[in-house]
Amino acid sequence: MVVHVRLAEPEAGTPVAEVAAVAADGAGGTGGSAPVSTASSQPASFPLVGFAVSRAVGNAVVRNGVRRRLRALVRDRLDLLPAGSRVVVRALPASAAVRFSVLADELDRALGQALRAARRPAQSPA
RNA sequence: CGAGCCGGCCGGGCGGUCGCGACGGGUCCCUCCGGGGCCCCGCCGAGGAAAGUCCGGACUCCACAGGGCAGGGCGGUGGGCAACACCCACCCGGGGCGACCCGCGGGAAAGUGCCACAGAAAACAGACCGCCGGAGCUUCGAGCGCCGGUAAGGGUGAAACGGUGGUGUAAGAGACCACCAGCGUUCGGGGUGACCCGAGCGGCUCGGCAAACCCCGCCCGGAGCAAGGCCAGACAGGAAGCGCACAGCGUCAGCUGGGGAGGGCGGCCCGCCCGAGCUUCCGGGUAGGCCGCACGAGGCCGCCGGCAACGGCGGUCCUAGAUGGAUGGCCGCCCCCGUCGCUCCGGCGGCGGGACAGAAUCCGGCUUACAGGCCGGCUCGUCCA
Repeated sequence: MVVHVRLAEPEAGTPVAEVAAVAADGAGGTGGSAPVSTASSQPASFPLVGFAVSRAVGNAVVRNGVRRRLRALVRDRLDLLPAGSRVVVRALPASAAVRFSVLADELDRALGQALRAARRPAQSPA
């Protein structure tokens, strides 16, 4: 899992463009089966979270299940996200077979990494 | 009891708890009075295939002078249906002792084309072996080559120009005869019909593939809910090319005629119609809301008609509507299956597993995927009465 986070960014585009932009530019963190990216902020006082589950993960039933489990997990962690930040959670194929508790651990790890990376001053990526 | 055939149905259940979406109601707050937000209560919330998107429709917009040529689909008969490539019944052909199953079921004596391999020969047939006759040569039994006859026998093949018996003959041959099969045809009978049954006559027999082209009959406008409609909001234009800007009348609005880039008749051509704008490039703006959108060829129950598909009448029910795309997480009990351990052989306990698969405008079908299970009808065999 990979998580992308973006903390301060001037303008929002379409939802689809937004997800693509955050995943491309946001600070990342990985946790096993799902990366997380964060980017950020907007006049909005709430965080925005998007999910990317590709067809490599499985058929429609499997993809729906993965996205719903990830959404349930992220919903419980909304307090951790700075207001106005934007997050993309990208599920890797292994997510489909992982138990819910393991998925939670991986999300915590990836989200933590991504948030730390995003809070560092925007320097050249080491 | 054992084998087997056909049809229908289900496709985890109950409960708790934290969440998500729709609808109804309520408190409070905001409001540009249309509504919106928060919380609480009630209630509903994926499938038999929601799938593949292969057919048929509903619905929406566009088109709807005419003619011609293309193109696509279907194909026994009768019925069902809104319609179909679907369903039912029947017919024909093939398979099975049988229940039943199978057939992409028009035309091959309109035409063209193709028929691999094997085989001598594969479609106006064809002599490889064999059989028979003739004259000749040779070591007389017999053999050898030559000329001719022959499709009865061998062998090849998915298929070899009817089968059996006889007459006949040098050997043979529908050459001729009888019966049978098949083809054509006449009459009688049955059926709405495909077709079936019976009797007679004819010439003696004429292969297969149309899912090869083709011919015949019937049907078919195009696009699709990102259809289509309404509302709100934003913006900035520029360049090039083609075309109009003609004539007459006029009360100066227009009318008539000609010309006219481009457009429409959604495959093309003729033809017809519209016509003052059209095309390309650069630059700029938007990524919202509402309707369509869930009461329908609708589900269930009963009665009636029909062999059935289905139809008629009556009663009853309202049952998902997301759009940044709602159904998720955890726990307990029960039900199946596998495995391991213990066993007082009754069981008990631990662990693991329970398929295929997710609505997107809606119906009717087809096809494909699928753990496990339930119900009904029927056939054959064996045993007992």
